[in-house]
Amino acid sequence: MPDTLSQTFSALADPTRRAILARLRTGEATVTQLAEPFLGQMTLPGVTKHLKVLETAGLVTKTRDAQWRPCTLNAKPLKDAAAWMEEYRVHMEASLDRLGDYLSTLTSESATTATHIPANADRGVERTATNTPEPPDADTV
Amino acid sequence: MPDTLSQTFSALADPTRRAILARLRTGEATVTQLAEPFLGQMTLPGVTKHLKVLETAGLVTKTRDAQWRPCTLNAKPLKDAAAWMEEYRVHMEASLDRLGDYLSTLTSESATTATHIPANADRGVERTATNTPEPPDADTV
DNA sequence: CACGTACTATACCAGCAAGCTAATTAACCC
DNA sequence: GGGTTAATTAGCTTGCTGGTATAGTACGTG
Repeated sequence: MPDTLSQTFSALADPTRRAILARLRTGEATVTQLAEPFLGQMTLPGVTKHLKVLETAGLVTKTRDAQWRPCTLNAKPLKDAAAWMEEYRVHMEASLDRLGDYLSTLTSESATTATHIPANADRGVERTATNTPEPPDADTV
Repeated sequence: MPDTLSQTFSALADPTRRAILARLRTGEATVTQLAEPFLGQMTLPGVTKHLKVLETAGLVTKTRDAQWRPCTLNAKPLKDAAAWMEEYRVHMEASLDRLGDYLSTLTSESATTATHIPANADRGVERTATNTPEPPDADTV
């Protein structure tokens, strides 16, 4: 997966890894220090693996100091992910919860009296012939 | 995985799914309409699967209208993910790029002359005995 | 050198994710 | 009812993920 955004989100899609990042937010830490809260439920190699994922995702930089590997947080990928999310800012504010959606649906339906019938007008074969199936560039999405 | 945050990030960790969300940003669309840009590289059942992932993650709501399934964007999970990221706001601004880190390292080292030696002082056995390995609650991380 | 500590590498396993083809359901139109 | 379109389901392969156990490497200290 050469897609950095996918790598970032994939790395964040694990509670253990997010906990490691949260710990790293308070400052530099070695592998065993990072592993310590999980050692009841996970072995050390397991944590090392998670760290590897975070490292290849660019979220953690592992330096070396004698036999210790101090890890630091690198939030640059997080920044990129946040920038991607920024595009959805309007939609986040729009969908507060289900109630807001329900109310807006009610008002729009009472205004146009059966909104969904004209909405179906542009579906069908004629639309599929308008543009060629050119796949979008995934990295810019 | 009952962890909603993990579900959200996992759903976002795929360029196809992100493209579907981007398309949905411009308004409601049916499954075939959503699938159309990918049909050169993916079959329809594949897109349906991706939609299922987005749906169970709560990012997409699929209603039914005759034989069509109009899909709409629901940005609530995105909002939660953004709220999680907000905790790293300071670190995002701190790590602009490698150059900024390098410069700050230089200045701090010239001020204290070998910063990493006192940093090693609290490593070792005595630290592992301070607190019991109580695992952190994953959902709040 | 020997020993404990810190971490990594290797090998292995279960389970899931992503993709396909082919078949099936569901709805509309003639 | 028969045909067409929309979408899902089922079954299968492939490959990655998350975890383990067991070693192995590297380093400081007695």
